[in-house]
Amino acid sequence: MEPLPTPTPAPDQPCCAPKGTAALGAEEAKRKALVFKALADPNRLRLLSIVRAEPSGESCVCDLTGPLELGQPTVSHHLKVLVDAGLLHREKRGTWAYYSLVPGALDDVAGILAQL
Amino acid sequence: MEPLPTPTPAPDQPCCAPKGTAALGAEEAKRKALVFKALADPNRLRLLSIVRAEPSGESCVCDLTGPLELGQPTVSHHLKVLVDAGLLHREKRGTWAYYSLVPGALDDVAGILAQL
DNA sequence: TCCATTCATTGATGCCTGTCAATATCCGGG
DNA sequence: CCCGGATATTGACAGGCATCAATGAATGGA
Repeated sequence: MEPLPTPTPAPDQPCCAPKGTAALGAEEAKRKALVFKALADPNRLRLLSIVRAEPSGESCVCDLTGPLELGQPTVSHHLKVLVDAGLLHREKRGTWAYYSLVPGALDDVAGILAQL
Repeated sequence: MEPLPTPTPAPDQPCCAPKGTAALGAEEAKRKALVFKALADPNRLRLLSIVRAEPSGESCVCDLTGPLELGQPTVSHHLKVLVDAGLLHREKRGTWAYYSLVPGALDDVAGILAQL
């Protein structure tokens, strides 16, 4: 499913910025735009914010449907988008699914902006 | 037109994060999502990148249609989105329109991510 | 004054996306 | 083994968006 531009330094990957500070190529731009697409929704920003504000660092779906005033399927959909973008981590414990921020993921996005 | 969450410390503005590190409110999230919407397109990322890579710090539309392989109206549309988002500055000199990065705008976006 | 060039705007079209209702899946308890 | 609760998935629908062709507006030169 190619969830994200994996930060693993793949050996034979000719991906990423070819030259030092040249303009973005079409493929590279397409990949980087995916993360911003995930962030380009108010409810998804709120989801990230709520998870971040949680002292335990994680939230289950049942704690997220309330503040957002959205249906449970919609919240699950948004969470899936954030997971696919590499921003959230999903861990299922028993009946509940706990979502937490992927460490450094937001910093990586900031890095994209800085280098562009 | 409210181009952006203006960084000017307006006196009577109850906007922005009300409490220190509380979860994003609906209105605040909606505003912040606008910037990411502007960034959530590969061609707009490339536009920012090209303008940034330019030694003079600015580019005219005629220099941008070529690399993107897009029609001129489409490029103008994307540029307008970036200007409305507060990321690009437009200055018309003679027949040409020169676009340049708004200083600190990308840093502000990174700040949104850091605080969320 | 007229024309060519540069850019913006409008209208149309097809695709993508956010949302919900309904349903399916998974798990723990009795 | 069946039931109830928590999530995920599917299908459908409306609205938004990226793109283009055609047109309009503004500027500078002949």
